[in-house]
Amino acid sequence: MFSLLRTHIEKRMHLTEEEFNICTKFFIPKTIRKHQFLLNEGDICKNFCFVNSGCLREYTIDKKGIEHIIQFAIADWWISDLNSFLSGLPATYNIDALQDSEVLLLEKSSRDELLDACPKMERFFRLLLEANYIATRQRVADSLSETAEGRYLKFVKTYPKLFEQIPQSQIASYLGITPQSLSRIRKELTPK
Amino acid sequence: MFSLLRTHIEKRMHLTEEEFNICTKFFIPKTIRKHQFLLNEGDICKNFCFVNSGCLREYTIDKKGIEHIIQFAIADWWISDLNSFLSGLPATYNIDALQDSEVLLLEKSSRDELLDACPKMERFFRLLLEANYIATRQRVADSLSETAEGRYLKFVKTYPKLFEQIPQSQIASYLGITPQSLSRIRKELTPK
DNA sequence: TTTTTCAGTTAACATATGTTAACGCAATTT
DNA sequence: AAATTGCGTTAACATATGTTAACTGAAAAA
Repeated sequence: MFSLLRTHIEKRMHLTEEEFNICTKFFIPKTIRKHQFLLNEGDICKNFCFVNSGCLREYTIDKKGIEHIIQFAIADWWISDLNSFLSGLPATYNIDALQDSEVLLLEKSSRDELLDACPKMERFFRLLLEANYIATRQRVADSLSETAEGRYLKFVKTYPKLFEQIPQSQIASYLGITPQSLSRIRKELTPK
Repeated sequence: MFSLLRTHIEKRMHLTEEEFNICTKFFIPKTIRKHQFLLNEGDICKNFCFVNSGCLREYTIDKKGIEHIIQFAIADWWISDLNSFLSGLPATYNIDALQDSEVLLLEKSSRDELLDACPKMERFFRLLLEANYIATRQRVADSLSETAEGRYLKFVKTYPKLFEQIPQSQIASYLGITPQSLSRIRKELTPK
């Protein structure tokens, strides 16, 4: 149940068995079935969510009703509308499951208690935030400097597991193009 | 010299006069003339940089030699290649001045000492990072869901001071379009 | 099995943005 | 004053991606 979280945290910093056991008390395991929502735009994001298995996505819906994926989260990733989670303001993103998924939820008050009970975790969350910020800036850079084809190739290379696990239409949405365009791009990449 | 930094920090958290005076000791004031570089791609980013006046920009150069602006920084903003600054790896971005600018530099070792000398600042930097992460995710969302015209209008509305202060060609680069396209978009917006 | 749904492909056509090149104008340099 | 530079504009044409619609095959539902 918590073994993936254990190795996940250990990648960034060491916790004793005892410290880790304290931490686990603040997480709520939950099963999310395919198509089920973890967060609806307009609601307040109550949870910081660690994915044990499956896949979730976070997205906005534009004026035309088209979905635009901000991020995916497969096993070993976190997902949340951080702005809403931290500020208590209504969420601007939706989060739902692309597949049946197992997650560990950390509520806001639980996170505060966790940080009290195990101050080392302050550092963990700071490192997590830094890594996510840097990756998001890189995504901005790519959206400015790469063509759709370049972004696709980079996505496949950077996230091979995601590439295997999710429908192409979802990748297209993440890349900022239509599924038809992605299909065309893939065709041009294999001209044999 | 430090009055802008004082009010800047005060927006997020309170420091006593004494605490703030300790903090200032770690910053190095510097003048950067127009076109002068604060960071070159490939070098290691030594500084976390607070802008007192003027304007700096952070950008990549693609295979075709075209610049793509990741962020601007006018008075009251910070700028740095955070990945390089934190990891010590070579920077992937360039930073230079669009105008003569006054900045306060915080070296990595100075930042560590500052956090020792004034632990409250941990919280300040965490809040700063959170706000920047959230804003960068919003920029990703906009790049996916808005047209160039929409992104332009949003930029003008969100950053009116930047809009007044910098050439349109630089805004175009930030928005991910050519200066010619921005000129066309502006023309279509005033069809009188 | 039969039917329905979903994901992916393809093609014709539409549109937004890029490319190239020329021009005007103001600011700066000589 | 003359020349140069930087910035913005405009136009003709090129190209990447969007739009609409039809079709296929596989998976899920009946």
